Amino acid sequence: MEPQWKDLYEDRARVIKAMGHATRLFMVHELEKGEQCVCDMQAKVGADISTVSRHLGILREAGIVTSRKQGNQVIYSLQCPCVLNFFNCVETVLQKNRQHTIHELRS
Amino acid sequence: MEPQWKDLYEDRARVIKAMGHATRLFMVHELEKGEQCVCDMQAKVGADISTVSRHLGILREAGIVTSRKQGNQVIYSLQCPCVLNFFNCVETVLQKNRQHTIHELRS
DNA sequence: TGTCTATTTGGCAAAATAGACAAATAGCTT
DNA sequence: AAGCTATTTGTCTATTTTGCCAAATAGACA
Repeated sequence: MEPQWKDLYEDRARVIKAMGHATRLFMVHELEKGEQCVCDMQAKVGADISTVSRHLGILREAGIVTSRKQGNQVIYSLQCPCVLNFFNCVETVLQKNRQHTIHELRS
Repeated sequence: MEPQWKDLYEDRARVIKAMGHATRLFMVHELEKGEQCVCDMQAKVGADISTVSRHLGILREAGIVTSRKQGNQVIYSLQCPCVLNFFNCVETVLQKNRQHTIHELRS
């Protein structure tokens, strides 16, 4: 793969990799409902607050979400809601996988 | 996050994680043009054949591609072409990131 | 200023991932 | 069977990611 292409695909992979974690996927899905502060997320995710903050930081670093300060809390929101489209395709993949598993068991 | 939800999001993350690598993204993009054997991919990617095979295996394991045998070679093709839709969104994210970088440099 | 709440960051250990080489496997072809 | 090509798998090392605790930072408010 030529260096130019490699760089391009690495940039793209960085964004997708940010989505490639159960907690972060959940966060993105939650943010579809509206902006939320770190403490809201912490309550829903149930991990250490520092862990939650790091996950949100990864999403922000990737450009998927943005944050703004409000008083002493930080509020996150979806910067690129198009990532929600990932879910449709992912569900299609998972459904096909389930069908194949059934067929394998039958055969 | 309740265990049921956690499992769901981990399944989803598994699929997305398979896409979260420059080489594998490149492979998916190449497969848009049509099915290809491992040796074709190897020539394009330029890594060790075992590495290429492993990457394709990860995509297959995730249900994104399928493979079939033809003589002594294995031919891979897209099982769920909907993953190609990821690229549109990812480009949107990257473009927004570039705009922000420019604004930061100006301010 | 001191204190409280919210969030981020440093640092560490465990786990997962990536990539290479060598060896094993599978299917031609002679 | 022997030799050849294509692919996969075992194993190892290096790197990255994850998640927690503790400490640092930022803002609100008495």
